[in-house]
Amino acid sequence: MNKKQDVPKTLPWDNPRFKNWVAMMRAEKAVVRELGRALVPLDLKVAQLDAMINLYRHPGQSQHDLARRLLVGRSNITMLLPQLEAQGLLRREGDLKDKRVLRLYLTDEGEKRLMQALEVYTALIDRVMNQSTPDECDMMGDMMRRITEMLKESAAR
Amino acid sequence: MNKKQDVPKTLPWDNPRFKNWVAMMRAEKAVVRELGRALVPLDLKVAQLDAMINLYRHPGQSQHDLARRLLVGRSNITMLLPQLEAQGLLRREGDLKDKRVLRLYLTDEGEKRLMQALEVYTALIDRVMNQSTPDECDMMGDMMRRITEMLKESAAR
DNA sequence: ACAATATTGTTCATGGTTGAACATTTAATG
DNA sequence: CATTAAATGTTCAACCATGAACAATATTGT
Repeated sequence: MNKKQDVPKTLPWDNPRFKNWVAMMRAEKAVVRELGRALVPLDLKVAQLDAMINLYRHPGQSQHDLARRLLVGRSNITMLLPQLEAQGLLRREGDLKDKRVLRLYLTDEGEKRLMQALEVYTALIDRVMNQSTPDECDMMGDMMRRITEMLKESAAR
Repeated sequence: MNKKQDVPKTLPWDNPRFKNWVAMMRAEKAVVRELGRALVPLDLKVAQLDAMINLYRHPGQSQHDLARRLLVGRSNITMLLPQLEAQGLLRREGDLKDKRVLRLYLTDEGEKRLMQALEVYTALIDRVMNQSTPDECDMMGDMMRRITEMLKESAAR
């Protein structure tokens, strides 16, 4: 009769794991929003910056590689790149050995803009991470890497 | 002459804070993706589940309240709720004292579906958080709450 | 060499998210 | 009270993201 008996198990928000996870999603969303606002003056979207960061670190990668690294579909990349190309931040070159693939490179202008954006980005991250000690921050990072690794394996795509 | 001199400061990916943050964004994205897949059989989207969780915990709240809690715009809520209403999971009642506001309640059917979805959700979170000790998990949660608090104040929104 | 299969990037239809403009209603100010 | 300002929810157009189907090219198996 008592309605509470329908849910005898502890509700998720009594579970610390759940609460902590929700806290993380909230924080992540808030920071991304803030980053988006901070990037407006540079005429860059968050997704574009993500792509540029990857392009800087892995020059000459294919669109397929980039999609995998960003955890998005290939079509997403196809739609995203023309925006960067139109701004002269990106260069696409057909691979010589495999005519299917396009290799991606930042232009000099692209690297310049990226550096400006990274200053904004790191300033925000520093501000955010200043709320914790370096040790805490490292531990959190390790946690997250373990999670990503675990899901990558279990999904096995 | 040396090009490296153009970027004498350490690059962000040499900064542990930055690396750890990126790891967190990756993990968050991966888990949300996984959750989305797991919710398909229940005919629920992640955003819908988020809303229902809030509705369960704060029955009778207005759409404006819900938007603020979910960190989305009011129009988002307007578009989201009819889907839940059509499935009979949600009830909207006009406030008696303030004719502008609509108060939101889950139906019994809505609570039932929510409980099913929460089992899926908590199973995933448990699996994910099993990668870490409870202490680490709590510490991460505290970190995240501090971050959210900090950004809320700085935004003054 | 040939057929079958896989991979890469694109297109397109669908659905999600956003912010600005708006109508209605309430609160604040004179 | 009258006027102005603010709050709530809706609409709409623009933009993003997604996955399925597709064309072109590579790879594999026989």
